Amino acid sequence: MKLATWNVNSLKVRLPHVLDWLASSQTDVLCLQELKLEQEAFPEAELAAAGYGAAWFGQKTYNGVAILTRLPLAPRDVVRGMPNYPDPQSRVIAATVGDIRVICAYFVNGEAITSDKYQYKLAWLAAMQHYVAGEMRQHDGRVVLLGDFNIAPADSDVYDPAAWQDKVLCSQPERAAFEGLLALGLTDGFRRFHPDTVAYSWWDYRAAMFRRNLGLRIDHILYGHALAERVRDAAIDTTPRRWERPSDHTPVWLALDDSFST
DNA sequence: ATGGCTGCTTTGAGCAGA
Repeated sequence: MKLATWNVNSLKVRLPHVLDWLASSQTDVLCLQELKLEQEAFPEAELAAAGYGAAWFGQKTYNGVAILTRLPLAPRDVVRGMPNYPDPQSRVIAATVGDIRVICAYFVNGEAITSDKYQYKLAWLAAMQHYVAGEMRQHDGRVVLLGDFNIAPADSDVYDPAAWQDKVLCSQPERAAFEGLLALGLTDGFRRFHPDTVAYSWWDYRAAMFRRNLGLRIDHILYGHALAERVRDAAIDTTPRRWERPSDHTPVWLALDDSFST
């Protein structure tokens, strides 16, 4: 079973890329962020025709998240948003797929550490910590938390650590929040298989940042301790970032043994 | 580099992203 996350920066624009990547990557569960679609505008029929079921949480203009599952897999017990944190922004959707609780999240950006949006980010991160703690208990550690975290966990995840030091996405409180999630019994899937590899999941559209490979690793897949024995591989696939009119993010994936019932 | 680029918006220049 292969799970992946991808911030598509408008599903309306990127649907052809999503369909192409689903076909070429053979992904079973694809979590999307930044749909930028109202709930009613989700391309359910096009995805069904490609063999994927979906649960989604849309919003006009910004945000929006979705969980796509390769049929006959289907999202069950879908929860939109964090029940402990009323939020007008559609940033979180959770569903059970097979025997795994999948939590797809578009973490707050924060803009700058002096911004009110940064305070919103810190409050949102605290709510996420409590929410995931509860999901880990309720699902006995069979949890995958994946999405655009808008946090570069370490300096090795940043193309220019000196320039980014104490900036948003790299600040100590944000990195502490990331460590707090790991402390719940979660592991960074990419780092588990590539402890020393410098790799990025996002590159600014401007200044030829992708061509020069100047990016950040801010999209992550964390898996719960109960899944540790089943995890087989993880990677960042930079292929779609080379396609015409790409998202500024590229997919990150995790492969697990299929050995489950239900 | 106080930028760059892209997508969105009751179509326009401004917001947001990271």
